[in-house]
Amino acid sequence: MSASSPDTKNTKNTQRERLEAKEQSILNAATEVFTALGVDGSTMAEIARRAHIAEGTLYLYHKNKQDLLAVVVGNFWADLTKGALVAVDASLPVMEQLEQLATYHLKALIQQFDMVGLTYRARLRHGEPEYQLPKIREYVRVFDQIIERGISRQEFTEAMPLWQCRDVFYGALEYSARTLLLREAQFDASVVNQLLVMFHPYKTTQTLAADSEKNAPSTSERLANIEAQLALLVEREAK
Amino acid sequence: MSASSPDTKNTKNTQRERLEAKEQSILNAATEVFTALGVDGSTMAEIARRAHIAEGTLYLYHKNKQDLLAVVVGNFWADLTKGALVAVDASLPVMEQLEQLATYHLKALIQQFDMVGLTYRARLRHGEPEYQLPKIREYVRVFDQIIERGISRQEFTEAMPLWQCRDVFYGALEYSARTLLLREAQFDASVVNQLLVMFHPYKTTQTLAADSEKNAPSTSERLANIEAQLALLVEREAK
DNA sequence: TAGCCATTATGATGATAACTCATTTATTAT
DNA sequence: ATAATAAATGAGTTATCATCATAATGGCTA
Repeated sequence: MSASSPDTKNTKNTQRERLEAKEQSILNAATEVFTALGVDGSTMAEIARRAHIAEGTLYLYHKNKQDLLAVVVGNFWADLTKGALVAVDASLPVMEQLEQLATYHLKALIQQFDMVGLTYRARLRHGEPEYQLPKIREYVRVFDQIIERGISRQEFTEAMPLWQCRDVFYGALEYSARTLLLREAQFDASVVNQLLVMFHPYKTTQTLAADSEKNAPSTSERLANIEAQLALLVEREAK
Repeated sequence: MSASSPDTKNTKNTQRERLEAKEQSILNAATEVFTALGVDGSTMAEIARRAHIAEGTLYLYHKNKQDLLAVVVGNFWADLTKGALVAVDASLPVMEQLEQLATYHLKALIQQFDMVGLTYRARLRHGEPEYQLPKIREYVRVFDQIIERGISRQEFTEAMPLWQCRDVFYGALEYSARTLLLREAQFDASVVNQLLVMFHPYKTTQTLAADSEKNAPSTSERLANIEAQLALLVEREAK
């Protein structure tokens, strides 16, 4: 049976497989070159050279340099999404899930911060209004789902709109990663911890009550929680 | 005496003045073109044309395109620093100063978000390790000084390192600005308010005590009062 | 197995844009 | 007025993205 279908076992036997292998080799070469040299420092000639193809062939697989960059960046975020789903245990309390995700995200950014820069470049489509990459949307959904689970389990309040939570979370972590790298420092768990402390006021009283069996909830936390809800309602009321 | 020194009165009379005017005209042209067309869409030829000079002349004033971009971006942040110093009243309590700064920053980003993109481009010097622009350092110092004042006045704890405060503050605001623009929304005060709530846990107990002194009643009375209002609003909201 | 056609690959070529430099023009000093 | 110095110019050089006419390849039928 192995002789009758040689294409099912060996790699690169069918045309299809060969093309896909070539596509992958292009993507690997492009990722290498872009991260090593930056977008402006990279040339299509160099990418072609490393992928062992002619320059013209690149354009059979990708419309132009910008498009190639977008695919490279998209793959990065897709991989990150896979990793995040593994890193987060949905059965745990919300705050612990957030800790897992924050830790995972911060470590990933520190390890491959070049990709953040490439992402900014990939977003700029020559039509101005800063476009958002679909693969990033998917990645962000990991966070959204944690929060949504937390709300439905009544561990987390809706006092702060989901999108604001997201922006604080990812904004803070990206800036922190940049700072850590600028100081040539490693991953720092205290960044994650402090960030989580800041989300405390949005825990439900139910969750706080559960916590209090261990240690009493501070008055300031309760105040902050109530004030947040109040601010939200007052604003809604204004309309 | 007026005849002997015609250069002291009229503008653009001395060489110095003429050169500075030309430099300014180059910067204005470059800012226009960069923000309208993006870095890649802009050409030195177009910038020269709008500044009414020859292309070669550009290179007498700026070593290359990257350098010109860096100056444009640097000026933006320098102007922002000036505005921030005016917008923040250092005699107010820390939390109110932070509110002023956050509001100012968010509004500025929304109004000129192109500059954020240009800033990312300006940071990339072809020597990899993502360099930090001096003018941004100066801008960030406005925030640092608020926090430092807060600590010395014992309104703010040192529980979170200054740099972590900074990253949460600016990271969250930049991401929020991007989100708002993506939704074609305007400035949203609730972004600022929620962010401030998250900084609440870092207020000193002294400040919390001072807060409660205004209304004379004890903290628990305050709590009860707030809870009552909250219940009322929640009920109205139900409709 | 030989030959045909669709698919895939190539690299020379054109187009564009950053940057240079020999020459020209303007300004200051004597 | 003239020499000396500084500033401005734009045609020319180089690099790189993207195209396209031509060539190679591989599957399919007779």
